[in-house]
Amino acid sequence: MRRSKWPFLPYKGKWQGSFSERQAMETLRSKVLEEQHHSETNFVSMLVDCFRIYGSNPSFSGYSFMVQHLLHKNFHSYLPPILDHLEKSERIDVPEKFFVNLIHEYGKADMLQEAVNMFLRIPKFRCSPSALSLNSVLNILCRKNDGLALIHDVLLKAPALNIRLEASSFRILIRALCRTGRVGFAIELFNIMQQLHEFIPDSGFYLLILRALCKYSTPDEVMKFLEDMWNGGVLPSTWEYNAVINLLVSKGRLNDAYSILTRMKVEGKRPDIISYTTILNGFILVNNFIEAEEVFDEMLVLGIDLDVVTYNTYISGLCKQREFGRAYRMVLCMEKAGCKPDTESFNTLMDGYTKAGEHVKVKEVMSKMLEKGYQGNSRTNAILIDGLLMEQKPAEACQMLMEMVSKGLIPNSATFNAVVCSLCQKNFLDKGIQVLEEMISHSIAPDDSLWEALLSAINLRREEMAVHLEEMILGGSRDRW
DNA sequence: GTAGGGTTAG
Repeated sequence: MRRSKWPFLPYKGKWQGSFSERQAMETLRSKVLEEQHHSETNFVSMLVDCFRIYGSNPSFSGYSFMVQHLLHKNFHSYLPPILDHLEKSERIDVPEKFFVNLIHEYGKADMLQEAVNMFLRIPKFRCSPSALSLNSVLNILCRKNDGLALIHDVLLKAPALNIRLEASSFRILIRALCRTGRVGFAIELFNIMQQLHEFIPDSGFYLLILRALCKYSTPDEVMKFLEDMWNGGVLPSTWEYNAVINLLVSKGRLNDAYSILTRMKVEGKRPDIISYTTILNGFILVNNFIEAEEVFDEMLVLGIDLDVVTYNTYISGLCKQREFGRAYRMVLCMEKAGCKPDTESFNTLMDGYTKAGEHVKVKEVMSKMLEKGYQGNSRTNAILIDGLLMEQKPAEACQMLMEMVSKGLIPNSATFNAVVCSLCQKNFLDKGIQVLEEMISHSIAPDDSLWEALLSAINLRREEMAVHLEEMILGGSRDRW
C-alpha cells in the first residue's frame, strides 16, 4: 500500500503535533549534518533547541535520530547526557527496540559494561524489558571472553526486571558454553532448563551439545549423550554422526565407530563418503587391513563415488602392507576410474617407499610426479628429507631444508627436529645450530630429543677442545716458557 | 538451495 505523502495523520490526537515534529526533525537533520563537531558540542541543547523553535519538547524520533547519529559517528561518549535527558522525558515511553539496538551497538564497540548498565536501566525509561533485551545483552556478552564474567550478574538481576528466561535465552548461553569448550556446564544448564523451567528442548539443543562433545569430550561422554538423544527421540543427522565417528576413530574405538555406521543404516541414513573414509582410515591406522578391505568393498558395492581423499587413504593402507605394486598402479590408474590423483597421492606413495628404505623407487615416483605436471609441496620435501636422514646424509638433508625455507616452504616441527638431531649426532654442530636458529625464527618449538642431541654434541665438542688445548699447552710450554 | 565434515610427515 502506498503511504500518503501528507503528514496530516493523527498523531497523539493532534496533527499539529505531527507537523511541528516534522519541521523540528528537518531542522535537526540539517543542523546535525552541517555541524562541525568539536569537543564542546552540546548535543542535548542542539536537540532541545530544534524542537523548542516549534514549541515542543524533543520527540522520541528526535532522541532516536540523535542517538543513531552519535553511534554512526562513533561518538559513544556523548550518549550519556542524551540518555539522561530521555530518561527524564516522562511523556515518552521508550520502545524496547531502542535498547536492543543500543545494546547491540555497545557490543560492537566492546563497551560491555555500558551494555549491561543500559539493560539494567531500561525500566527507568518507562519500558518493561522482555527476553528480547535480555537476549541482546546475553548475545554480546557471550561473544567475548570478557563478557562471560558479566553474565552471572545479568542473570541474577533478570528476575527483578520481571524477565522470564525463554528457550532462546538458554540457547544463547548453551551455545556460548559449547563454543568455549565448557560442555559440562552446557549440559548442566540444559538439564536445569528441562527440569526447572520445563522446556522441551528441540533437536537444535541436542545437536549443539553433541557437536561440542565430539570436539571437546571423551568417547564415553559422547556415547552417553547419544543414548539420551535417542531416548529423547532426537536422531542426529549424517553430519553429526560423522563427527561422532571421527572422535571414536581418533581414540581408536573402531568397533564403536563401526556400530555407529550400522546404526545409521538402521535409521535409514545412508552413511556417506565421509563416514566411510573416516572408518577406512581408522582400520588402516590400527593395521586392521582385513576390515579396511571390507569397508572399501562396501563402498564400491554401494556405488559411492570415490574421491581423492578415499583413494589416498586406501593407498596409504596398501603402503603400510608393503603392497607397493598395487599402490603404485592405483596412483597411476585412479584417473581412469574418474578421480585425478593429487600431490598427496604421490606423497603417500613416496612416503611408503621411504619408510621401506626403497630410496630408488622414491626418486622414480618423484620424477613420475613431475613428468605428470605436479609440483611437489612442503610435505614432498619433508619426505625427501626424511629419506636423506635414513640414508645417513644429514648434510644433504640440511641443505634441502634450507632451500625449502628460502622458498618460503616451512617444514613442520618433526622435520626440523629430525634434521637438527641428525646433524648433532653426526657432529655437524654449527649446521645444527644454524637450523635451530631458523626454527626459532619461525616460532617452531624444538622438542626434548633435539635439546638432548644438541647438548651431547656440545659436550663432545668441549671435550675435543679441551684435549686440543691440553696438547697445545703441553707441546708449546717446552720451547717457549 | 549449498558447503562442510573425512587423509597427511611424530
